[in-house]
Amino acid sequence: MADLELAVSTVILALLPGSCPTAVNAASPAGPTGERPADALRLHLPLVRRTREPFAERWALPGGWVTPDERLSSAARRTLEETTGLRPSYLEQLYTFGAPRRSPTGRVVSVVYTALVRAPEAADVEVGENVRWAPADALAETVGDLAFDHAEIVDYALWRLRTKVSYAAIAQHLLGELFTLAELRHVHEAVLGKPLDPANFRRTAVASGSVEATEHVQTGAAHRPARLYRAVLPPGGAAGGYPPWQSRPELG
Amino acid sequence: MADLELAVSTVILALLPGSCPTAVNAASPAGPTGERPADALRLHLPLVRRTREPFAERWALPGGWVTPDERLSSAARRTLEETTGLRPSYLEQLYTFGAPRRSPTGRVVSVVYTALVRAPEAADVEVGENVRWAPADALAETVGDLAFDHAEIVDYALWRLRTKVSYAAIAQHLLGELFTLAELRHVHEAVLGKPLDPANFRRTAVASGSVEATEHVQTGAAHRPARLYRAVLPPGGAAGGYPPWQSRPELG
DNA sequence: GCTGTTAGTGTCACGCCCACCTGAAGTTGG
DNA sequence: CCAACTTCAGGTGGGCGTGACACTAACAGC
Repeated sequence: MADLELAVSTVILALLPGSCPTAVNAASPAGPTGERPADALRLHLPLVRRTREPFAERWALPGGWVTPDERLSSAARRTLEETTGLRPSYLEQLYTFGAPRRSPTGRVVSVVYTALVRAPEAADVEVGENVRWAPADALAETVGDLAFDHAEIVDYALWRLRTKVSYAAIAQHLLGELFTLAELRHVHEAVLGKPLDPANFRRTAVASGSVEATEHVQTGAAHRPARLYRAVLPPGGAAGGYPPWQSRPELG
Repeated sequence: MADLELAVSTVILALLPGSCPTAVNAASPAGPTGERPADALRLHLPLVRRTREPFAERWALPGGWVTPDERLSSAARRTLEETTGLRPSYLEQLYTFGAPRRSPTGRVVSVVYTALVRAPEAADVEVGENVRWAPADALAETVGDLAFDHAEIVDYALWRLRTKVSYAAIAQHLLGELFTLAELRHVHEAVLGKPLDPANFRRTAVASGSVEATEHVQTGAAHRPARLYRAVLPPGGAAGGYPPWQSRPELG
């Protein structure tokens, strides 16, 4: 039990246009028919530049050590805000990585969380010298090799998000309180990496009961105004792909 | 980081008839039409009686401490065999529980694994004074309150197994190498708690590609002999509900 | 007012899953 | 040896969800 340290790390994702951290509304959304424009919405995640060995100067997931009196999810929230200033709208435990040689300096077991953050909130965070938004699907090209096994962790988090977004209503946490169905569809398209049929997406989204229409409509666009929708929480209990005690998926 | 200890626990399940640990073949299987006979197959899990405080004399999940040089999954296997003598045919990380007051003696973070074991092997293990098989769906009635938060953990493991057995081919790990489709269906019925149509189960099981027919047939039964099937491993990669690096789901 | 663009609705076809039915192939009991 | 029984194995029709696509609605810009 000696020489064993417990850390938390977080893969936190936001939907940002292209490659620069500006608001989501500034982006021209991807055309529904196919190829992705240069300014399409893409999943981004903040990385932190390491200042100390091991892996000094390399980019890593935000994280830190667990203190004795806080929950694991609280440690994830705290270290995330300390290193990036972000407060997630969704937080879920992903996996615990504990291979003996993950870190060259000793045994480190990392409880990894996946988090989502709304895009405008993400854009408000100033990107300093040591924090950087990187597109999730091209990490190696933009920031090189990540520290530790963090590239593997990101791959797993993206795989889980892709599989989960098709059966659980979590994509809404990447948007604001009110959103159009087109925006929600763009989120799914960015996560899944393929275009979706607007009519069919509308049907399944409404029929699933995960969103409800509001009185408001979106104005100012050069087309028929879109109705704004609101996320509807699972009605207490095991809805939404969680066990009863995890309807808010952050226990433990 | 001081005063924080890392443990592993395992929810290991086997399919035993009724309430006594005898071989699976000795059981008269549940009728396909509805109500469960007294000797139907039920999910059981081994519990270990605690000999020390806290929770002395109470029943708990098998587990132990992580040593500095072993993987988390290895620690789960090792502590499971040390306390129960069982070697699982399937092992998968379930969740990491780390609430500050889980243990009254200090902060303990437990990486919990779910495991499956074949029934005849389970029956071979002698049940001593301090190990006991208990039916998974009636723990409170048979062994009373479990130690720590282990009842909650078992509930979560069962919920995950139920949801996962419908899309991943894992029920086979509760049977031997060769099995009839009726036996595999009985496993699904025991996990899901409801009867399944034999004809439809056959079609979906064969069509999914998770089992393949062999030349052998089962003899000795008072009816037409059933063909024996073999589990077919997912063909390398992301089949079976796992990410690429987790096609054998025990990394970390 | 015309046009372009996107929101939203309706319709049809295909495929999957489920309930049910029919025949086949063994064993048991007289 | 023969009848009865039980389960395997395969087939069929209907319901439902999803994908593809056509059509109408509403607003901005010129």
